[in-house]
Amino acid sequence: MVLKKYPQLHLDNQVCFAVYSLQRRITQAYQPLLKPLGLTYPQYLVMLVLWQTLEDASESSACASVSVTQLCHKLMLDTGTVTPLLKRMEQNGLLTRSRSQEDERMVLVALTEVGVSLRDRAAQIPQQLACNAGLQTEETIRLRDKIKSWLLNWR
Amino acid sequence: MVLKKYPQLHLDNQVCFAVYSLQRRITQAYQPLLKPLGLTYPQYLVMLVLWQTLEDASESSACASVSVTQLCHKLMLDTGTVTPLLKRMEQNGLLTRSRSQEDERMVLVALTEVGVSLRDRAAQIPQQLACNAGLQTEETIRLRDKIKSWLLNWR
DNA sequence: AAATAAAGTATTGTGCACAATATAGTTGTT
DNA sequence: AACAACTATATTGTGCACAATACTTTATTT
Repeated sequence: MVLKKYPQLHLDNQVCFAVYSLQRRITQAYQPLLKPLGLTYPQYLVMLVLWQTLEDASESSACASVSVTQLCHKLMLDTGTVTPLLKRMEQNGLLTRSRSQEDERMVLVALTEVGVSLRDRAAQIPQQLACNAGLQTEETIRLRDKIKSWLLNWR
Repeated sequence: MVLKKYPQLHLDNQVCFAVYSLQRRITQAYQPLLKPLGLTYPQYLVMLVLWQTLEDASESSACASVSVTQLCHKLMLDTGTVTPLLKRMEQNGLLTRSRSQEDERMVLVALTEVGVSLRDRAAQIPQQLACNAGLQTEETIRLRDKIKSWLLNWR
């Protein structure tokens, strides 16, 4: 056995490649679950934000809309990604985009009736996916929190 | 405090979103390190495979080339992604693509001199990234192996 | 009030990622 | 030899992801 000079460059030793592969695997696993709802995976993430906004609004009797910037912040994406994403979703009748009256720089995003009604059909997806992925709840939560703390502690 | 009807749909509770965000954060972190080498992150992954192939070949005195299909398997990507990726890298003088003599269906990918020489400059990148990300070695390995086992145990 | 800075969104261009399809080469069968 | 089945790669089209830039509206400064 010859000594390897660059073990740190081997694919199997990379955390980054593990995360990269897992991310694509997860997206692939969501696809059959989301297709019946007419959603892609990033679009599903947008819906998660909007559904949650709806919950928060019905609690406080506020208007259930989010600005594009707020969406970008929550999803940690930029407008170059989100704007065309929202346009496609608007085309598909899931949401509406309208300029704010108070501040005309802002575009407010709100769910349509169709968009709201999808929530009940989506409610079972997380559990379904965890099941397909062969995940235990405890284990999943630990991994999630590990990743979240990693993200937070990034310099 | 009103009872939330759909806690499983909240963004903060999703493992998938944590992985999704981490993957993009990692890619972003690699960018400044890879830019001096003229590589994107997926291109860097291709280089990892080719550099490793080189090590294996110099050990066995075999020819250091990999077919497109082999590359696709190792990276878990499909040809629609890899083919144009390799074309760009060929354009940039990192590698060559040539039809195999024995089996003309196969396209063999091999590093150029330039491609080989980049390895020394890349050798420090993994450690550099781990440092930037504020990661401990032990912790990183545990997370990596956790993710890898998750990928393997997927139904 | 005019000039300047800042905030919010959109656009353009490049590079993945993948489904679906096509095409050329190889192997196996009859 | 002919032909079906299979393998390896490429192509097309759609949808992200993001850097860089531009544009509009609001806020701030002078």
